Amino acid sequence: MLKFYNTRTRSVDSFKPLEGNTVRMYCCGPTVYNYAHIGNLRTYIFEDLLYKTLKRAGYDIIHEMNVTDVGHLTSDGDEGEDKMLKGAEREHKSVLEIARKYEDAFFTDTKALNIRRPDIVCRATEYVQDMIAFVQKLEEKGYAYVSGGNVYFDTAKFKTYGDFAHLDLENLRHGARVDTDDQKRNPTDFVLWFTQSKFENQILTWDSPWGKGYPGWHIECSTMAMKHLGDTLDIHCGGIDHIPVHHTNEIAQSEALLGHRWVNFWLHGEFLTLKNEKMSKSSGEFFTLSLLEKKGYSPLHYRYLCLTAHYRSQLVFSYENMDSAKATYENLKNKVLELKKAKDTPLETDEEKSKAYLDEFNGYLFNDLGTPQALTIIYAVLKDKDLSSAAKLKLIEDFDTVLGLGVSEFKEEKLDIPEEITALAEKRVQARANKDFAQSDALRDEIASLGFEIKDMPQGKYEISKK
RNA sequence: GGCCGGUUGGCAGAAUGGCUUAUGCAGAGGAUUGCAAAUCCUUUUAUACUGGUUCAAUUCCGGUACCGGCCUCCA
Repeated sequence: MLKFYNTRTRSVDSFKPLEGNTVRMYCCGPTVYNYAHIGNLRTYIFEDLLYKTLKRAGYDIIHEMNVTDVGHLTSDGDEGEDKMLKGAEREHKSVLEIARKYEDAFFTDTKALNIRRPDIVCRATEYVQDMIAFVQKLEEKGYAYVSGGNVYFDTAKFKTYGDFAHLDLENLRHGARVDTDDQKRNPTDFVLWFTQSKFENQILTWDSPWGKGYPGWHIECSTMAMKHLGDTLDIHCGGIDHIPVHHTNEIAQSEALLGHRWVNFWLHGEFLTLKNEKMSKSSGEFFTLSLLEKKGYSPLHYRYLCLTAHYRSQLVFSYENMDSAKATYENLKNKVLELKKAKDTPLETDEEKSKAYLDEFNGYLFNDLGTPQALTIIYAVLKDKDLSSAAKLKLIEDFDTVLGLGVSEFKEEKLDIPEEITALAEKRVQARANKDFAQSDALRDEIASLGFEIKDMPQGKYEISKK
């Protein structure tokens, strides 16, 4: 019934858990040296939709996500500084304080976006002993070697290295953008354990059989996923940028250790892009959720924008698009509020119609998370004349358990209207009754200049709202 | 150089071998209103170019152009 695009097979495949009804899902999490940008957050919105869709289809899910607080912190600057260390120096805090600060910030952002917190959130620094054991096993099996003080994974020993990402190993431009490491046997080899830090003043280090050091980046995901979810995963997700390197390396080390396939379904979220530049933590304009909030958009406006595009399509970010998403979202909110106020009687057609809409909605969603099409069902429901308001509301609230737009929390905003405004409004009612429209308009302008908007209702009534 | 993806209306973004190419935003017209706002109704506008397959292509295949992403920092 469920179908997802699987990067491993490069096709849309029917999904079924490997064992029973439980889905074991691992998602690559944030590196916590700075705030997440909205491109990062798009991926977590995608993973949240995936989780909720699986749940809707009736599965139990164990959802794990890592927090990278060590080991994957090189910058793209010329000198390769430790991002965590740099952040710590900048803010006069310890490395771990920085990690915790941005971890908290990350979960504040995801909560605001209605992203469910994964069942298991694991910090790399708390599993270093397991990583060491993992590397030791790779060494025993002959997949690892020590060179220049660091432990490397020997990609030449893993015959299918690069197949996953369709890498053409002969034609990769090694060192095109990053300094080459001449300690490696093969250009694609990667560090499992560092004792020779590229950085001065490496602060977080642990004792290991190879000397005091710290783990390479890729090892953390394999180690923690195996520790919590066992020898095979149903689903592993992340951003599309992880395909050629991070996930390729995870597969190499995990399958080298296990001797069998590690992950059944690989799902990857496409990038949020900017018109003329790259969305990046380390260059260009840095778009955070709080920046959007400063500009007058709510986190859920952004979530709505993400839903309008399929997760495997690049989505171009612009304020024009944000405005559109915001307008749509606010319209939707008003319509839902009207449904909540409406007191009409149920219709005979309700049940049958509701089921048809539900099936249609699920059909789109279960087909590789077709959120753009699923959204159209909301508007079909709203326009349907053969559905009662109660039935419409019930449907939309049900859709929202996946979409996460906060429908059940939509409330009429109780405004504290200053007496001054109420007085002006009452004065205006009088003016209108006397057909003194010049004064009436002047009063409306005055109310507007004080930041309130007045709408006339039938029978001389009015509504005041904040501008 | 290699790998991956894309090009649909003013904007975003779906879908499809034939039937009016969704939906939202924006625009236009109308209803309503003293005028507005809100709401409701109606509505204009699009498949990059080029060969091929086919009774029929926007859809499938090939080529061209352009765009984006990645090639060991990235979601």
